[in-house]
Amino acid sequence: MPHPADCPSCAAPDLAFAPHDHAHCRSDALSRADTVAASLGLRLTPVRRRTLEILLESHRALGAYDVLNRLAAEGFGNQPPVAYRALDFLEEHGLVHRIRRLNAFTACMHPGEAHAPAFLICRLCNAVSETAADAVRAALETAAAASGFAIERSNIEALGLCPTCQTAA
Amino acid sequence: MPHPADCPSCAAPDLAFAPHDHAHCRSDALSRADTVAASLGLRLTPVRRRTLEILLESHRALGAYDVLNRLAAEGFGNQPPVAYRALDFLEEHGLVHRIRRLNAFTACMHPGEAHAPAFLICRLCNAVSETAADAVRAALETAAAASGFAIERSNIEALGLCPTCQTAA
DNA sequence: CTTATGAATGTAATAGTATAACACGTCAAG
DNA sequence: CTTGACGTGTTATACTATTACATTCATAAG
Repeated sequence: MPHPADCPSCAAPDLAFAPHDHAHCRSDALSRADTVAASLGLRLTPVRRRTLEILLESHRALGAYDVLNRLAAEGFGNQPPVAYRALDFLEEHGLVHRIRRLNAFTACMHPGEAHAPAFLICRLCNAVSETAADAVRAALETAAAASGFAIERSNIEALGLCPTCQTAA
Repeated sequence: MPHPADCPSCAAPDLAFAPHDHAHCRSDALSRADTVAASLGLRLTPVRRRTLEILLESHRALGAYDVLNRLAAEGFGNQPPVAYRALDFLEEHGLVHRIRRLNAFTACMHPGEAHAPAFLICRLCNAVSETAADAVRAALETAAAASGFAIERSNIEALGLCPTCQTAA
């Protein structure tokens, strides 16, 4: 186990907006991802794993081409499908989330845990926080059910100011 | 007034998924838009108004280039900014909504009314329903407030199957 | 009426995002 | 050994969006 379950760095409701031991945070998410991959029999190949690591470097969303440039610089292929395939694979298995508002991708902070994330995107510092949104999801489910619509996937994103940037402004 | 407030065609919780008198539905939305534009002092120029009309033709989302082709065929400019400018203007004033999941735009069904829409997108028939989501919005606000995040704009979209397509499948 | 001003439109060029199609290599099942 | 599924690499292209600049139009000030 990489670190205690009650790790104070990771207890913040929205990790991305609070100062924390990010090396910890990152290695923890990565090891959880490894666990998930192992238990699902996924092949976390070098490109895929590296892609995830790149996204885990910060609580921001990276465009596919940002990821691609990084991968290419490290000796992987340098054509768009290289990045898109890795990102699509990771997203499909819940290790990465797509932020549609930004045409970008961010690493999942809670791989393996059943979760219904919503994303809070700071328009100043570009931090993206994956926040618990079970209540939001439930409300959406209720609204959909009212008209007989069956939800398969959904995305909930909010743009605004994180606590730090509110203070700064 | 284009039609009674209790118009049965328009009473369905999710209009887009129910058979209805669409000519009615469309002209009503358009006249509401006119009212909104007048009261806000907006200039609903020919390109803008026509753009809105095009989007009102169906409960589906159209890409900017779909709109552009239609506009160009009718004698307006045929370069991307023509469509994007009209769409951006309409979105800014709440007459059109952007569906990020589809990189597309759909006419607002409730212009002028304060509303917090969520969108239900059928992946088979491509219908897009703008559904009331005040509860969803409230839950999201609560989640954001927990970490001190101030929401400015948000988008809530769900992909799945509409009632009709569920039955068909 | 004329002119200054800002908004709206048109156009060209370009930037940014994403996918299709095919070739090649690996590896495990038969 | 061969087959077939999967993963990767590459080329080419499609789709989405913006920047920059020229022009026209409506409006209001002079």
